[in-house]
Amino acid sequence: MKAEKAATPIRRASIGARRNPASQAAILAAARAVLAEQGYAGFSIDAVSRRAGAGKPTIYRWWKNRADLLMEVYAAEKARIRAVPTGDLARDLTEHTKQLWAFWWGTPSGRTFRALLAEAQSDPDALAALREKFLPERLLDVRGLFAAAAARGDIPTEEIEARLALYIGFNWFYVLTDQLEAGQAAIPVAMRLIAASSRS
Amino acid sequence: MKAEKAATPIRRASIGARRNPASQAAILAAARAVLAEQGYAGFSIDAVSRRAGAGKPTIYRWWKNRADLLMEVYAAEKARIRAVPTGDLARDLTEHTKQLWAFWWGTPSGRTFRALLAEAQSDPDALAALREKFLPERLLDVRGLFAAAAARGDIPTEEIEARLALYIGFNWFYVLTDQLEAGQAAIPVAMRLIAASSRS
DNA sequence: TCCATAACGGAACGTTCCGTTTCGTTTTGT
DNA sequence: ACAAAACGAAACGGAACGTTCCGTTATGGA
Repeated sequence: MKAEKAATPIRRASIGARRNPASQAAILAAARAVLAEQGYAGFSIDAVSRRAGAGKPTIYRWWKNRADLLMEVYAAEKARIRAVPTGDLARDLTEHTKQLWAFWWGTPSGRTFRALLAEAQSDPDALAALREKFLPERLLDVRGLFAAAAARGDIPTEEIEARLALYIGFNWFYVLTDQLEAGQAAIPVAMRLIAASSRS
Repeated sequence: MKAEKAATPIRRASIGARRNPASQAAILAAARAVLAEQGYAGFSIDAVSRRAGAGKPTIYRWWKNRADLLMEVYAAEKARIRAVPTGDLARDLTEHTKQLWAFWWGTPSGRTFRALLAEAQSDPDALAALREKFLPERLLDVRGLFAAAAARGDIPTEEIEARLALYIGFNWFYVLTDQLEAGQAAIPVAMRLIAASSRS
């Protein structure tokens, strides 16, 4: 049943009294493959270990726990989606969102991200790392879009946090319910609302 | 270490050839207590079983798996937050959100909900149940707020789905990152944007 | 050149958990 | 009186986590 794609059981011997970067790379690639094929349910350290042809102690030499590995898997996938402000916040957000969803949908990243969020719900350390390190880093770009709009006077500076939360949550809802395909039509509408000027 | 609060190890004997509703109630209460005290990390069927003084087979006689139990725990806690439209969508949403957050914060419900969402990420059946049964039921009220606003002509009917997604995601973001306290200030701003008329 | 050092893969460990099975007991309904 | 079914308890098989041990491999300092 679990074919396990015995594709790459290539083992790497010790290269002496120092850690082998090839092992790290192989583990990262194996983790990505397991997540892509099995999803979060099938993502286990044992499975990654088997797939990578690496011992579990080697995994724990590079990452302190499963959440740590998950975060680096995502980081390695990130494909650096660039968000460059054009002067129209709604259009910038729409474009960025489409890119993000395509990234989540077309790569293992969506599954990785969902796994990350799930893991954080049962591991306080993982949640703290997510909130204080992972998310801020990941949101630099889109935060920049809002900042640029505020600098233009299109939106009030003090509303950036609320609008950013709306933006993040919107994406989370669709990825966590596995509706990235069906929900596409909602993107332009939602982004127009998030980017609306505060004139009432 | 795990004090386990041996408070209520009251066992219930068989009452004959039919299931004992007292067992169901005891299990539900135990599940709620375990979630409240240990969070998702400590929520195990074994822990619930011990806490309830019930055998695991009894649990599985009433619920088909852990996700099923989680959903009923949340349903039992729901406290039926009523949302009655007053004619001002932004105000209605703000009020409803404050109630929801207070509910999540002041009861074990927030933790239960987070556990539910996490569980759905590793169990396809749970995700399907969440998306097609749990969420629609839970969103009847707030969907009614949007429908009423659309009936008044305040928002376009075809934008209900996108605005609802914004609303849901906004709440999910704060509960999943455990920021229900710090995020309160963003509520009125976000709700005004979600409820904005479509005049540009 | 020797050799302590440390990483390597692999195997096994102890623990925890899920969901199931087995067992003896208790009570019902027939 | 007795079959039926639920009860709590215990144990099971399987999987997973994170750790420990093993024999092997190669480095780099003395």
